[in-house]
This record gives sequence, C-alpha cells and structure tokens, in this order.
Amino acid sequence: MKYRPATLKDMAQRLKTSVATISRALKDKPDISAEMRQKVKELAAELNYQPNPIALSLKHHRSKTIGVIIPKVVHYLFSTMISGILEEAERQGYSVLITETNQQYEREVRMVQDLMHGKVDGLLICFANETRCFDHITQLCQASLPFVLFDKATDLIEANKVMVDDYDGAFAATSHLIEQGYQRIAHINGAHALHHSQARMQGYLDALGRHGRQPAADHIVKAEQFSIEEGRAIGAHFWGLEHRPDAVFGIADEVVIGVHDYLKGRGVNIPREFGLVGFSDSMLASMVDPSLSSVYQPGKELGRISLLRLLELIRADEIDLPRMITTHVLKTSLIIRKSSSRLCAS
Amino acid sequence: MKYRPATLKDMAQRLKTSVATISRALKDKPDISAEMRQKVKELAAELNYQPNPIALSLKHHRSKTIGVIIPKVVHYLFSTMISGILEEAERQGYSVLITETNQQYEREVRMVQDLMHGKVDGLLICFANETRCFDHITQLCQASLPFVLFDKATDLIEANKVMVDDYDGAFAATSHLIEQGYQRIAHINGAHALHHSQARMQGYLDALGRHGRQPAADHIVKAEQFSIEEGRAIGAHFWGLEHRPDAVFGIADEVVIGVHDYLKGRGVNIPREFGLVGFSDSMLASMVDPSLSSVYQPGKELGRISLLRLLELIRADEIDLPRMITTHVLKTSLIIRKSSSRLCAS
DNA sequence: AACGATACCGTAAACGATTACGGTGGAAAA
DNA sequence: TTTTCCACCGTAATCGTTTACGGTATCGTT
Repeated sequence: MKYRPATLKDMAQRLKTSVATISRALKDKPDISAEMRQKVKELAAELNYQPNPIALSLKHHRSKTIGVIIPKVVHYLFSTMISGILEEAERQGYSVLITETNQQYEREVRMVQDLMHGKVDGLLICFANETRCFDHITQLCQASLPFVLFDKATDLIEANKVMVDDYDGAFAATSHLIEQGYQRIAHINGAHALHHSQARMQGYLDALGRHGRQPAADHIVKAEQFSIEEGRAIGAHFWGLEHRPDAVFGIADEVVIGVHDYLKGRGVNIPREFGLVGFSDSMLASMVDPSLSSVYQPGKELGRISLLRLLELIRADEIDLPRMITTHVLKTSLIIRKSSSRLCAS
Repeated sequence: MKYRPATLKDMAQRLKTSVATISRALKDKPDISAEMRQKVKELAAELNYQPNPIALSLKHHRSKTIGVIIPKVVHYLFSTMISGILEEAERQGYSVLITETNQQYEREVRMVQDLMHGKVDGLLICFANETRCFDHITQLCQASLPFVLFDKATDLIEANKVMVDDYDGAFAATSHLIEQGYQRIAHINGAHALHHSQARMQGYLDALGRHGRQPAADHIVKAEQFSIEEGRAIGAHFWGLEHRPDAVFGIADEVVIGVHDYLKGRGVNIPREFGLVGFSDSMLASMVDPSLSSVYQPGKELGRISLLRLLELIRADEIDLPRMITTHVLKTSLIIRKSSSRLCAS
C-alpha cells in the first residue's frame, strides 16, 4: 500500500475547512483566526506536511533548479567546478541537475534542448572540446532561458561567461620557462575554436615574443583527447625531432604528464635536460616525480561565481530588469614545482 | 520582453479549438480527423512545442528524476560512479539531481529530507563516513520512496544495496602480500559502522588467519579523513614502531599513497623493504613511483547497476508489484603493480 | 433599527497537461 | 421519416498550490 504525502486537501478535509484556509494559515497570512492557525499548524506538523515542489513550480513558473552541462565528471578540474556549483547552489536553495556530454557535441546539443523546456530555471554550460557550432546556444537565447558559459567558451558568441585568465596563466608559465633558461620551448594546445585554447596559445606566443623569440612550426602541436596516452605520443614526436625542444608548456596536465612519462622512460633528466609546465594543477601534478609545475585554476571559485552569476540573471528576469552581458575573469597562479626548476636544481 | 514557451492553450486559441483536441492530435489518439491532426502537428512544429515537464510531473505523480546523495564529487571512485549513473540515466530517460554531503552526517540528513517530498522519484544514497544513525533512512521507508544504498552501506539496516565485494578484495590483497613474502602486514581501515570498513578488515584478518598469522595490535590503525596528509602521519607512526611492519594494506589509495610518500622521503625501498597495496585503483595508483598495487572497484558499473536497480523499484511501484529487497555484490579485482611486487623486483 | 466596518472563511480561477464523458452532426438503416 | 450509429470535438475534472474576490456573521455606531 503506497504512502501518499499529505496535501492541503487532505488537511482541509480533516479539519472540515477549505484548502485556501489551510494554505493561508500555514503561510501566516492575515484573515485567519489564531485558533484556526494553530489547529492547522499542529496537523501539518503531525502529518509532516511539506508543500509539493512540483505544484509550486507549475504555479510560479520556476523550478528552483538549475542545469549543468559538463564534458566530464571524472576529471579533476571539472569535478572541482561541480563541487563549487553544488556548494553555492545549496546555500542559495537551488537544486542542481547534472548532465555529462563526454566531450560529444551531439550530446551537448541534445542536453541543451532537453533542459530548455521548463525543467530548469537556468543553465550552466561548459562546452565540449568538439563544439564548433553554436546554434544550440542561439536557440537558448531565443527561448530566453538564462545561461552562463563557464570555463570553456568562445569569442564567436556573445553571452555571459565566467572564465579563468588563460592568457595570463600561459604568459606566466612561458615566461617562467624562459627565465629558467630554456631555449626551445614547445607548446601543446587544443582546438582553436575554443577561447581558452586560443588564449593560452596567445599567452605563450606573446611571452616568447617579448623575449624576441619565435617558436619553430613543429614545436606547436594540437592535442585531441588530452589523455596521458596521447601525451606520450607527443613526447615521442618532440623527442624525435631534429631540432628538438628543451621544454614544453602544455594546455592540460594530463597530456604534459604523458610527455613527462615518455621522457622519464627515455632516461631524460627533468628539469635539467627538459622543462615541463602544465595547466590546471590537477592532483596528478603534485604526485608525479619530479613534480609538475602547473598553472592553478580556481575551479571551485569558478563554479561558485558561475552559479551566482546565473542566479543574478534569473532574478533579474523575475523582476523584469534588463539583462546585462558580462564576462568574469578569474586570476590564475603559477605553481612552480620541480619539473621546471632548473636553476635551483643545478 | 520575456519569451514564453508554447502551451496547448496557445495552440488551441490559434486553431480555434480546444486543448483536448490539441493534446489528442499530438499523441495520435483516436477521434481526431486526419486534417485536424495535420494542422496541429504543423503548428506544434512551427512553435517548437514541447510538453511542459513540470505539468506532466504533477499529473502523473512522477518527475522522471532521481536524486543522488554522495559524500564527495572531487574523488576518483565517487565521480566514476556518478558518471555511470549519469550514463545509464540518460539512456533510460531520467534526469539526475546531485547533492554532495562533504562527508557530513547532518547534511546527509538534510538532503534526504529535502529530496523526499516529491522532487524525485527515487534516491541513490552513498553514506558519509560520519553516518552512524540511520533514522533518516527509516523516514525514507515510511515515506515509501524507493531508494538504493550504493557503495557505502551498513548491515544495521535492511535495504536495497549495491556494493563491491570488499571482503574478497581485501582477502586477495592481503593474500598477495603474504605470497610476496611480507611478514608483518599492517592494515589501515576506517569507521566500523560502515559495512565496507568492516568487510575489508575481515578479509584482511581472514587472509592472515589462513596462514596462521595474527596482526599486532598496533599494526591496525583507523583513518579518519583518508587524505594523503593523514597517510603520511600514519606512515610515520608505522615506521616509528619498535616492531615495525614491512607491508601495509590500506582501505583507500589516498591514505596508502601518504604512507608511500612518507617512506619514500625516508629513503625506504619499495617494494623490497616495504610492500604496499591500496584500495580503489584510483588514477593516482598508476602514477606514483613506484606504482601502487590496488584493488580495482568497478565504479562505473556500480553506478549503472544501482540506477537500474532503483528504476526496477520505481517501476514495480507503478504497477503495484510487491517490493523485494536485494543486495547486489560486484566483483573486485587486484591490480598488481610495483609497490608489492617484491619477487619480480629482486 | 438600520447601516457600516471588521474578522474570518469559502469559492473559483489559474498554472499546463491528460482523459473520461457528453454532445453534435451527418450518414446509413429501419 | 425516424432511428441508430459513428466520427469528431468540446466540457470539465484532476494533479497540488496560490490568491483575488466574494460572502457571512458579529460587532459597534448613529
């Protein structure tokens, strides 16, 4: 026999009154006698009454739920961002619906469309690496559903964004390698359509440029999966070059650790013969030996800020304020470890 | 000017008919002329009509959403389980609401109670380490909301569970250390109220027992946070003992890696002087040097199975089938790496 | 005594969808 | 011509809440 949670109607019948009275008594609205108010509250407590959130959603046109679309869950930075989102969402009284695209564009589109039609009050989107076309985001705008692009975004579209300062982080990382005396600094980057790939590449180039350098063409390679495995292959590529680089700044820790692992296997001395700097400061960075220098991204903060920005948009809609489009940029910081500390190590 | 998604009513007005006709036309129910059906479908396509999921939830008393309560998101095994849940949920047409307890009992209780009242059709719960009292689960039963305990559970309560074979994994790990010739095998375990701590401890003890051994009292320590930091302290503890152990089997990779790190810092040779086996086969295990042997847990599969079991319960409720209480146990497997391979390494 | 004010409570519409039921029209059967 | 029957469509209830509005009783006022 299935238990059914108590409703206003149930209580109205028990007290031989109307649902309106019950509702007002519980919400301390006027026009209710003290006596009635008490009876209702006692009954509500006895039945452990809780207003049905679905009925409320239908009435108020808001579900107090936001959706998160993210490429991967099993990923240090992404899960950290999720954690930041969850923490702040709980504080703000919102539930969080999470979907994982697995870096597939087609799933990303499907998930946006699925969440668009009333299930959530707003969307937090982190693009898949594959994503090149942004029609699904245009649809979102047309549906006037509030959303924020976080971490991964693009310049090709005008929208609210919360990101880390990729350019600055890359610039700092490359400058650091230069200061440590490395001469031929290579770069591993990603898909060009994504803002952060582009920005990190630019930071790398500008840091070199400031010192009057230019990278060799084959010293810049584009990663696809960003896996450790792929990193090993890239390491082999670099090591096999005639004009071999003596350092690498890579766009993601995993792929740099792959290079790290390959070089270690070849008996290359890190950091003396070869310098390495990654991006993200994942948990792995401090665990590999020699430990990997990396650009720290404030993942939790990024999640938190993204959610807060989304709630701003949602609340602005509720009171019919005009929407402002902003881009938040969070500072990165370079964590220097052994893999690039040639001067101290010598 | 806020855009409002199209409703049945909107379409009824445009076509000068009733909402009932629209609804039936779209769902290919009888009693609708072919002509009308086509007109409706064309309009629906034009307006990009999607039924409001909230209205459907209210009508059908089910939200097609399940809730997941998990201790941590930034955690290899947990996030892997989440990924498994998400993948299968999408396949089954369910949305997933995720909350993070941060290992705090009080938040776990709050989240169960929050999700209990209609927001979700069922709950997937992984206990926090702190959890000793199970009144909130009792409440869940009373509310007759379907739920499944996964990974972390307890024998103190009768409920549907999906877990890995902790006992077997611990037994295999300890037996392996014995075979490798280690003499004084210590153990790091966790809170006793949790099933998996208990089972792993028992597997450890039984494996020793089968070889006629008994652990020294100070060779079994209880971890609290399961952090790398705590592991270092535990490593120091073991190393400082008069009757020092020569191997450790620990209940979680992180804490064992802490020991690993401490010993490495002391210049201890792993695996020759000291053997190590962890539990979970986290990403770290293969990355540390020497690599850490660990008991692999099929996290993704565990998430998948848990979700499928929950849906079974939900669907049984819908057609008023009696509920069966079951416990699923998934096999673990020992991944042997360098940290315990003394025989090969010699 | 008649009227107005106040306190208290019920009725009903609304949110968006589904669905049992009733009604209307026209064509075929009697 | 009348009855029957089917095709087609609308009305209304329902899910659980909120809330504008209307109604009634009781009191005090003139």
